[in-house]
Amino acid sequence: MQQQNTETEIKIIAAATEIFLQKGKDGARMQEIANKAGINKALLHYYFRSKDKLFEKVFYKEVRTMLNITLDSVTETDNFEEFLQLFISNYIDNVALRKKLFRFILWESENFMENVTDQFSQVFKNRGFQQNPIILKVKNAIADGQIRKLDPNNFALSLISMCLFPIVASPFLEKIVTGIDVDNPKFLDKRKLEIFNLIWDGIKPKN
Amino acid sequence: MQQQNTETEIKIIAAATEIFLQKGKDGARMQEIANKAGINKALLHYYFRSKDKLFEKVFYKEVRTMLNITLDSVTETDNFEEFLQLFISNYIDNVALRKKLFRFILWESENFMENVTDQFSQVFKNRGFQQNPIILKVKNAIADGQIRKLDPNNFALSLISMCLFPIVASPFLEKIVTGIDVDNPKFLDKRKLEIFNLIWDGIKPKN
DNA sequence: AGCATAATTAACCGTTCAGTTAAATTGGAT
DNA sequence: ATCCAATTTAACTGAACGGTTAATTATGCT
Repeated sequence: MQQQNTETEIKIIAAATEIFLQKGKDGARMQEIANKAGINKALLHYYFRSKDKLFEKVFYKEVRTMLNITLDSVTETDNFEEFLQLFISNYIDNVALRKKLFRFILWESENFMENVTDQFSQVFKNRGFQQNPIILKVKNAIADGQIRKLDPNNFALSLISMCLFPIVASPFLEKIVTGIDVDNPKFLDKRKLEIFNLIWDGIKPKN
Repeated sequence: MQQQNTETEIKIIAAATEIFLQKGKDGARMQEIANKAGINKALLHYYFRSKDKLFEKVFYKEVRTMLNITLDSVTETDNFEEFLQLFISNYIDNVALRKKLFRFILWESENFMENVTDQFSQVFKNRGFQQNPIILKVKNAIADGQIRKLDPNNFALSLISMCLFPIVASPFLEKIVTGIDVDNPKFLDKRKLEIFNLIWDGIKPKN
């Protein structure tokens, strides 16, 4: 009677996701996934023919999750200053809850990029977006005169980089830059403020 | 007669580095490393007892390389505006030549962080640095009144993030944000300019 | 030349892994 | 109750892998 979303299937995907995110495709073991799902290894192959197929399911699902997290962080306001503050705050919170996800995708995406574009258009279609809403906001804010003229793509890159990278690279950065603690809300709050101030005011001293 | 830096040893490390960076520790195969080095698999174990030992050698070497690249990008000028322009330019160029390196460290650092602090202090000691020179520059610039007061650690994080992340994540970002092409010098030049302008001036419209 | 040691290789070993098989169990439809 | 397909399991298989062994060749020292 199994067609989709059996309880077992859900348990398998959950277990596989956890292990793939931690160990990557090559480091993951089918036996370990089966154990974590509380089933026999043969059942994995009954539901998902092979490790490759199971991995692709998980990987593409996580790619959609990642994009959804990003889009979830965009709020509906025409005040760009407010939009910026909220996006930074939401995005940092969302990413901090999903550190492993971004590290995983960054690693595995080198070898599994073919169908990623499809996943993206699927998410965009589901949410009724015609284009990247962040870049749209930036373009509108420029047209409104709310912000100076700049390249929207590069701006979006910078914004995402500043929110995402310190969290994803935290295991490493903690060893160089003191005071990084991405599990501490105080650190995250300060980080949000500093990002916003940097973007909004730059660093030139007030005259 | 072998003690260190035999030609063979160098060939092995070079081959191992290439394969570990591409496939990670779990995805790499000792046989493949041996083939690429043009030697027999048993010779790998003769020089480096195990895959673990070989991997650690490579990993820690790459960690030092990464830090050296970052420090190489710092120039000796007391003009902070100039320092900033040069650092952004140098760092982006250096990272663009080493995309794989940062992706690799980001991935593997989850499981091999114990000795990383040692690698860092070793590099700092070799170069005669007492502290992170980027943060030192920022502190001095604030003291000089060259830039407004801000948190040096967060500033350094933002700076590094904006230079590093778009390049490391480019295989992925190319699928969302149009116009990304990290192998195209024109893209990199524009990116450098946009990062500098964002940091320096912020985004508020001129009044 | 002769000897000790370093370097190199082919063949092999034990283990682990993804994937298979065939049998047992369950549960709904008739 | 019986039948049939869906589900679940233990046991197995063959290949790939990391690592070892033992024998061979190269190198330098006296």
